Amino acid sequence: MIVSTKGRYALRVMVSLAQQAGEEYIPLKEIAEQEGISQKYLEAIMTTLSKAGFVDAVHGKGGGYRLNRKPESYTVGSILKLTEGGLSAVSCTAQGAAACSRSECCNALPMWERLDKMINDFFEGITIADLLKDNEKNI
Amino acid sequence: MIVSTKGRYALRVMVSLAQQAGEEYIPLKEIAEQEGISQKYLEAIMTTLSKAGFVDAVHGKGGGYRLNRKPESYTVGSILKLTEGGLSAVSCTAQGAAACSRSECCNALPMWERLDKMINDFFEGITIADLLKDNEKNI
DNA sequence: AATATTACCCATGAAATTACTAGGCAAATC
DNA sequence: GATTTGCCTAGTAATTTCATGGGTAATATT
Repeated sequence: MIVSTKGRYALRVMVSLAQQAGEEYIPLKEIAEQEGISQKYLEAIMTTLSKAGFVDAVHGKGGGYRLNRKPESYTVGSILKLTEGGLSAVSCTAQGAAACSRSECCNALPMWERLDKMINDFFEGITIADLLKDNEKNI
Repeated sequence: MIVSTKGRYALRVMVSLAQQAGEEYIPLKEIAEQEGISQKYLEAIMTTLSKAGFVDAVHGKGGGYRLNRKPESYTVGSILKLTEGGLSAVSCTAQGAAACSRSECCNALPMWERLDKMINDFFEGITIADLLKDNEKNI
């Protein structure tokens, strides 16, 4: 499994924020209820998105989260890479992984690298705006 | 991580068997030593490959495993699907997974399905013979 | 100033998965 | 019948996933 709930929840929240985009901040509690996701679990995910500058966060009453860019400027790849900590299909090519002792002569390594590139290109070619409208691109 | 050691070891064994292809059976012990893989762990993987008819297995002295088809007739996809039990990138599309309650209206589902198809096509387009020779296809 | 509302931080834990390990049984050969 | 091989079942340590719980910090309302 390349993409866990962390990344999927992050995508859902971003889509949800895009749907109700405006000047207002949406509190986490509301998003969690709408989406049926554990509020506490979402907190950690939102903090990640906030720290990375993907969303604006404001404390106190009337506060919450909102997008600070246009939906079409968020690629699915950027969100998944942030929340999942990478998108490698095998540990051999995962960032931070210990270099495999066989990497010099591994028959399969070029295949894994091609796969990673393909997956990366796939996700970088889709934006939150694309997810918003279920257009031909997604079908 | 889509592909765990199970699938990667399986590929390595198949490549190894292809390299020393002939009438002789290669005992598991030899393969494990050559590849530096735990013998006991490999046993389970080989039994899976054997039961599925991917390799011939013979007991007793002079026994072991050998391929029963040409290397180019084994796709990487078929081996990985067998040993990993599927190749889905998300649990939403994994076989045997409980149907997601949002599948009817999920904005992302078509994306996951396209991804799965892309990954499947990728792996079905590569064979053990391709891995054997490090040709342009892998670079 | 007090209170309510929100985001943020840190620690803990249950469940599942991964990667093995142990030990014995079954089949084939010598 | 002894040895060599594959096959079967169970257990286990480490890691990851998916949360939960309890507090602190910042903002707004009264």
